[in-house]
Amino acid sequence: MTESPYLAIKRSITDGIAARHYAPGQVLPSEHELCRKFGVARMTVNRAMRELATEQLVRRVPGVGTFVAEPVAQSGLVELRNIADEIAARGHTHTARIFALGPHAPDAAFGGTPLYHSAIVHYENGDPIQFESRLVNPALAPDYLQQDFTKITPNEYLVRVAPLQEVAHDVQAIPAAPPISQHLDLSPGEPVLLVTRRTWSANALAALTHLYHPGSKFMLTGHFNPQSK
Amino acid sequence: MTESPYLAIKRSITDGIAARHYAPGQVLPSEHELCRKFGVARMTVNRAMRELATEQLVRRVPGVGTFVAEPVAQSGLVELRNIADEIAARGHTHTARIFALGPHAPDAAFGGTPLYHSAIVHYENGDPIQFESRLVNPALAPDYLQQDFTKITPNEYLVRVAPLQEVAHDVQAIPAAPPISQHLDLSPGEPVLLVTRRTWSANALAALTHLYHPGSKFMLTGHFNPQSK
DNA sequence: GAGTGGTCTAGACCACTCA
DNA sequence: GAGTGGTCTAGACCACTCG
Repeated sequence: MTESPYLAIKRSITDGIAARHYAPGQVLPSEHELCRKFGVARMTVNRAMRELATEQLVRRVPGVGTFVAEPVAQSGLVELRNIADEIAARGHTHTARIFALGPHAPDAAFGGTPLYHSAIVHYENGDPIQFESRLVNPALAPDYLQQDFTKITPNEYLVRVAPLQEVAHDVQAIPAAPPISQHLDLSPGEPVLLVTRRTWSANALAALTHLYHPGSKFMLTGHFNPQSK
Repeated sequence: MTESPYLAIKRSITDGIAARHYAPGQVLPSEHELCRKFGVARMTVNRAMRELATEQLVRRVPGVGTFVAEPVAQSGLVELRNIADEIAARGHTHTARIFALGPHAPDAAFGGTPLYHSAIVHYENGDPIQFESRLVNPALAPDYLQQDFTKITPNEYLVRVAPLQEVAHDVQAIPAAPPISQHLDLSPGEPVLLVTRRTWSANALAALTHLYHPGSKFMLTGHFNPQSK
């Protein structure tokens, strides 16, 4: 089964952006060019590009052209925050230790395909601040297992290779239990802030992530400025 | 200047939903019917309905039809949701008990003026689900102490009298301690999800709110779908 | 088989920008 | 004036559901 043309066009653009073949601000091929390149009607190209625009991956200017969007800083708890950047912003030192990185059995949430899994503890000035356990869709990040996640966080890597389409969060307070209590240097039962995050890219579930934080040392912050609606 | 056809179609549907002319779950006119009604091509109707689907206002089932979406309880870290509405959306019963309502000593965060204070426990089907302690700026809500907060939540009242300008959140996991453990029916030390919320209105801090939730029974969820408007 | 939505075509007219 | 995106048309074929 082959992808429908408008999806193929979207993918070709998102792949080009992810691969830095198209840089932020750069002009993309016009609709007319894409028609020729893919051998389709302009309405088909138009739909693909219009959807990319509503997903804020590109910016369209009538009479001028279509451009790769500058990466936007979304506010607050919705933002996909990079733990390493956050720690650096506080003037502290980030280190990471990898506890697992390899294939993983299929999970129903991903539709039963084999997965990748990583388990990493992040430290701020040597103190454990986050234990992240992540299931990743290999189709969207085939080289996931080859990365050095002490140098680039999984989050940073995934944002780069799989442009973000949609995010959902759950936040809970749960009691610490092994092995998480050990990884975070907590006594069993101490409060842990658990953020469960699902991210979608290219119309598929890209990653299912569990982020565990010591309740005493970690705080999620969010800021919201109502402009739309 | 007149609205473009596909926008007119969208508006006619959204108006119908807002006016309860179309109820949740109800089937909407088919694309073919809408073509006749508006005198346009099906592609035009299709675009309108497809956009409503991505906005989650309608749900489309191939081969069956298009239906008004059930109201989604995608409560937000970003949205200011009303706890009573959230509980109602789950089909449960909300009740509230007031533990304090009166003047409060000045707080540095508000610039040293006298304040109002309220402390309320919210119950879902009789189970305590949130303890809210709120400091309010009297300048922005002078009649705060005269409200019956078993009938209208402080949040709802404040949104009404002081249009929201800006919101900031902190989220933490902390151990329960008296009196909060008692209000939430928890053992001391059990995890509590604490949301600290600051809201601004008319360029002034309007309220400083602490929302405590039993970690085991409460979950914050957030959903982010990059699309404008 | 009749009806639905999903997708596509090969044109078209428009308002706009830029050189 | 040449090029861009925004929108629309009047058809079409498909996979699907339901009675």
